[in-house]
Amino acid sequence: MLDLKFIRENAEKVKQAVKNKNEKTDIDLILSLDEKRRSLLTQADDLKHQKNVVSDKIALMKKQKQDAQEEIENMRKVSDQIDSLDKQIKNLDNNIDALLFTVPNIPHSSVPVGFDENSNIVVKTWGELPKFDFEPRPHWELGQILGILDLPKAAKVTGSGFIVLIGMGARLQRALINFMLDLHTKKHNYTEILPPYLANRASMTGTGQLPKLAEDMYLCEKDDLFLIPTAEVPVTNLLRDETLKEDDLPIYYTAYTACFRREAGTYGKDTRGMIRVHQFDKVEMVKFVKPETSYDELESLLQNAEEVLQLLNIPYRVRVLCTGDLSFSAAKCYDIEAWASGVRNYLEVSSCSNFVDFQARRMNLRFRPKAGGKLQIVHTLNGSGLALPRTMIALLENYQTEKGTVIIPEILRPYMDGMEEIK
RNA sequence: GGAGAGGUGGCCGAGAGGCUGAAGGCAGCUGCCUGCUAAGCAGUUGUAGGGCUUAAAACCUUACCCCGGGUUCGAAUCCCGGCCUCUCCGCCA
Repeated sequence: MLDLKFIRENAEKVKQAVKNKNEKTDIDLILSLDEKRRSLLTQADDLKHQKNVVSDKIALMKKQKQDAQEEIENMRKVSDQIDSLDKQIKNLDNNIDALLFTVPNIPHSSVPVGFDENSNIVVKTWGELPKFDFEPRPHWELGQILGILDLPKAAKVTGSGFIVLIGMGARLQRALINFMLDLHTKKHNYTEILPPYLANRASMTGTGQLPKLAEDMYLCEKDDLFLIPTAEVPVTNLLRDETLKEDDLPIYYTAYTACFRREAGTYGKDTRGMIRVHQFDKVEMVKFVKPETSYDELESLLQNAEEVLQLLNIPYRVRVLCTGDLSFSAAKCYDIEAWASGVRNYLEVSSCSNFVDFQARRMNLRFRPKAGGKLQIVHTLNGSGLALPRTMIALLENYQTEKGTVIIPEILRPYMDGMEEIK
């Protein structure tokens, strides 16, 4: 969330950001509630001061065996007044907090202004689109031919929107996971994390999934725990409510987890195959950095993710999201989209975002500057590195042969006992 | 799931209704002293909100001894609920 003081002092800038992000929230209402709150707070603080002074006096009088009955009577009234003011203030606090959760992060000045995804800008394309002298098949056909992907069985076990990988399909995905984790830990210096797949409300609120995206998550009501929609939630929240030393930063974490999304409201979109599913695997990268470095860190995060596709030799493009397509918490975001020859489309396999101080403020994650002075808020970033199903789709469809077999990219062969082809 | 014990500042650790933002120690910072180091002496040391200020610092003030309620003129301290940690028992991959 944004700092209330910042909103107070930059109201116009915030209103513009709300508009550019197609969000709706009443900044003026927040400001008027805030003003009311501060005036009540001053009154309450004055009374509390009086209470503290007189309480000391009563203690002294009692000690000297004097009668303090009059003071006690008076203080009873003052306490009642304080109670009433505190209740009003708390009420305002709750209202203000609820409203603050509806104020989006402010886009960085380099982010193009635009209404929806049509205004996203392609900033890079990499690789040659593969050419086929036959009609390339979509992955669900390849999966069926090879017996490595079974959607009907997944539907039987759980329901639509789930997948089951079998044999070399499962093995290929495991190879990809290991390859990605090895790349990020060994070459890019991320620390590997294996976090819980369930997270509590405080964590969900910390990274911003709550309150806005509650409908898109699976909730275990009995224990009030959510299935994580991304490793970002448990991994970022590892440091919630902590005060780091400046020398601790930057911190790089990478994690493989399953991710669970209800995808409410997306029925009918990308329903075939495994383009959009309720449970998928993902390798995630999370960074905690000093404020002045966060935009450089975003670029290197993007490169770390791109390198996965480069090593797999899968063509892709990178788009910078415009203000209207940018998520609520992000200040800037790049999408990486891998080309998939069978479905003839670019598929989003990664989103690399800089949240600047937006998440960390919510999470109360700060660091102590070496030079002294006030505690500063850490900047957080994350990006997929990468989402597995769509990477699998691109791999299967781009590396297919006319017979319906799939060549295994060289970089993965060591993870597959040297196997060269799935047939 | 049952029975106990406990959660206090950067750390250790006292306090058991008012004199406690919190003793004492350690660590840190600042002086003094010393050829250097160590020791010693003195002082100092949290976070957040509000006020004042162009802004910051200073200053004033409020809150914070796991979290949320309650009792009381007054709560770290008493009562209730929750969370977490530890020990023992049961169950279990």
